[in-house]
Amino acid sequence: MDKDALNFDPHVSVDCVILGFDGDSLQVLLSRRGNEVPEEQYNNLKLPGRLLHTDEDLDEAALDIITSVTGKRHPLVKQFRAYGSPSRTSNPKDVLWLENAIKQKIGRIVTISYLSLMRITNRTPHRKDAETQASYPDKAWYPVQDLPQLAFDHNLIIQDTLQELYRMAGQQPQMLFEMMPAKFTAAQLRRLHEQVSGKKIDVRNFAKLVMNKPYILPLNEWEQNVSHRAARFYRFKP
Amino acid sequence: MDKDALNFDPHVSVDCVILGFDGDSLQVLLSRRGNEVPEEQYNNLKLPGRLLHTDEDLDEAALDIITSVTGKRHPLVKQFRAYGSPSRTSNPKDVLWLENAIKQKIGRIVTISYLSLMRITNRTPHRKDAETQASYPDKAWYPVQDLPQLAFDHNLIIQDTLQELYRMAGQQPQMLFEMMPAKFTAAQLRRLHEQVSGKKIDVRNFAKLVMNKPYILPLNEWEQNVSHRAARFYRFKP
DNA sequence: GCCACTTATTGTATATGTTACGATATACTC
DNA sequence: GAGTATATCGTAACATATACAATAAGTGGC
Repeated sequence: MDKDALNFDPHVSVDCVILGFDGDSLQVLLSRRGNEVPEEQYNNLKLPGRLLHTDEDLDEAALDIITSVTGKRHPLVKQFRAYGSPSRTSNPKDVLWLENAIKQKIGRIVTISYLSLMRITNRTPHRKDAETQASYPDKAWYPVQDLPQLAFDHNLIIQDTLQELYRMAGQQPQMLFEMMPAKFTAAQLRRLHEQVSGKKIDVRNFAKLVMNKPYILPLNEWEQNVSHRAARFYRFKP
Repeated sequence: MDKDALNFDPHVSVDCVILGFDGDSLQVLLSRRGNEVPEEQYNNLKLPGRLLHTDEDLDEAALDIITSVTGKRHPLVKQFRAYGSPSRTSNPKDVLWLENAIKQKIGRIVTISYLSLMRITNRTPHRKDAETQASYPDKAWYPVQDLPQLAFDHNLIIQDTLQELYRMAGQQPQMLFEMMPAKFTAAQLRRLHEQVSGKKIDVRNFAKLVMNKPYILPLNEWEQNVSHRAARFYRFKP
């Protein structure tokens, strides 16, 4: 180990890709950067995250970030991968924000990204709130298929994470229930599977292969006030 | 972001789990720690790795480490995961070595671990060399099933990596050829699959499912000087 | 009441992949 | 050439994945 290497300590941060499902499409929770400089001067949306604290494990940091942003106490988190390209903090807009926010010359940040799946509830912020109201000015859900340019390499991180989600869901489909409401219809769950896999799923095969798994319980409740045959509700039994 | 967090910069290192296959069992390439203090005073085997250099991407560092340890020019590498527990560098033996090797108080090291698959050749070091000769005193292959206690949390990292290998090989069995010799028999390849999956594989099903894939070419060569029917050699066609 | 329209729900046949299992071939040893 | 050890090949049962169509239940218009 040479001396050059030893004297070099990059910053280490943890960023969280928090995914939710609104019944129609996958959403990712993004936060706005602070208001130290006019918003026009930089891309003002980013993944929730922060630098690592002293004596804090990586998983701890991810849990803390997610809990503080969403309020959820024991979220499902999974470390995904590290991003450490020297150029990832070189965008002038990002440099400007970093210097304003951190009041310090930032050379380089190695970030550890985490994946978390989350149910979108009334308590979690909505995009409309972020755009039109003052209630949740700092964070909101955005559809993953139609994202603006984000800070740093956060667009790339989200894309990579979606691939990872696809891979994981193929092995453990049950994890997708983290994103589902407590009561859901077969069509909603199928739509989520389609969103994650990116493929159309046959309705009948889905009923056979998924809906009659032992961990999916049909309820004696049906949709109401719909202009067609009401769909049955189901719930997940762990 | 609070001030406490900003003033804290852990060291960042890259560690590589380099796996090979000797025809019988999986092997991992380990390096000996330097001789600054008597060997008895600390666990003297560790994964090859070092602190991150300035302006060096994580992948670059992994490639450089692997090339410098094995001589292989363009190794297959895959980032696996980051380890950042504050306690991972707290073992007194490890602290002793760090302070001797780095001449600096080490608070904490976040490490990014990489997986690499490699063919074991005559040019790469062997365990016997490491134990009995002076030719390769600093590195050698060790069977993954029978490892001594390693530095830091490197035992844990290797275990996690083996699970990852199992997962990846299930999706892309072709990657296992990175570990195979240029010419191999069906039994050798089967043995590797068994080692990775941890399960017995039926000989006949293996011949059907694997050996007649389009990327496995039978050669007109057979084993020699064996006390039983000679096995055919095959080679991998990318 | 009847029809048009929308979405929900269910079954069957076929193809494909996986597992289980036995027989024969080849080379060496004694 | 009998015994032994490994290599190589095939087939039936079983499980899984895919393709595909008809019926049920609700709404709204006439």
